[in-house]
Amino acid sequence: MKLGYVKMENRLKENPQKKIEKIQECPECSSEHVSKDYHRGELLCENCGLVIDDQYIDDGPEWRAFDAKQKEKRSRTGAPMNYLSHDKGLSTQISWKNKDAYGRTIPHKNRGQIYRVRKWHRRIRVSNATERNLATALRELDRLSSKMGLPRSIRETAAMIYRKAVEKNLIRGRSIETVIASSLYAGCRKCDVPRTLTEISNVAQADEKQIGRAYRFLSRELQLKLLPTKPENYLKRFCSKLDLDRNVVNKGENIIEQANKLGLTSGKGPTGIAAAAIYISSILEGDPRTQRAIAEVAGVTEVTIRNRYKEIAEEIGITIET
DNA sequence: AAGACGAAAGTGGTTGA
DNA sequence: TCAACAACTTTCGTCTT
Repeated sequence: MKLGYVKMENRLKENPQKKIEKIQECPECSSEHVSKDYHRGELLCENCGLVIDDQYIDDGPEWRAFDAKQKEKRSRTGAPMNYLSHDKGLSTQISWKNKDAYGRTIPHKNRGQIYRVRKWHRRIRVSNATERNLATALRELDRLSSKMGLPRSIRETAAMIYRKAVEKNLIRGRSIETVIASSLYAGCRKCDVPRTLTEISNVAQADEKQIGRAYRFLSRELQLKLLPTKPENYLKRFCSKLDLDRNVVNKGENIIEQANKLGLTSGKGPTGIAAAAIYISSILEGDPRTQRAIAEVAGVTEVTIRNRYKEIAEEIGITIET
């Protein structure tokens, strides 16, 4: 597992993702008119025309609105475009019943015609290899995410990433299961609700190593620009799995924040940090959990928890007397 | 007996020559 | 391509409650 944890300073130096996230002004002319051109997938300066980033992933709606009135007009009713369905949820459904739109039975002399329409409709819907690929992939995505209880928004994000991968022909030589699992992993991270690779590989039809490899490949090729996961994002989930209450979460967040300030978290595995914070705070809040139990839900070893919590406790100046 | 502790060796990936 | 390396794991014997 482990995608490797790089010191943040290095990561930012070599790939200044943060800068791109936050960018407000053009590095060339310092104009503040930087906008996202969704149509071409570019981040560009409207003043001097500099393309700041040409790999911008479109996370907005598929239409543009220039004022509130237009927005209202363009936000159409009906189902939105939906990345979870291989045809984006916009396809026509033809019922198998021999009834017309008014519920009347279709006369026999037209039956043959209807059958032919249905047949072609079916063929067109899943027309080429790409569409068929998407169809199976999205079924698998659905299976994974419902097994893991992930919300719809994450499924959509994952589906969008997968779609991009298909479009760029990145699936060749990799199994659908592996790529869909890694898209899901990426989607979770993008939505700030990270799952570990281990958690995903437990329900996926692919092993952890391959998912990790596929993920690295995707994030490089699609320029996903995902920051290393933050321990805070794991905290709540682990705490609830351990049946710990709100104060422990708060305390844990507090501990992580302090550790961050002291530079203790850089280059360390986020799950380990989260686990250590939980260990400390559960003791401080008088509802201790064993290292063993925490290690289990966090997917790290007790040894790691020990190492982390020692470092943190020492630096923060917390002494744990048992 | 359960939990915590820590030393030592092993693992898989990154980095830099 | 390869060795050095950091983080983390596995394993195991010891100490503490």
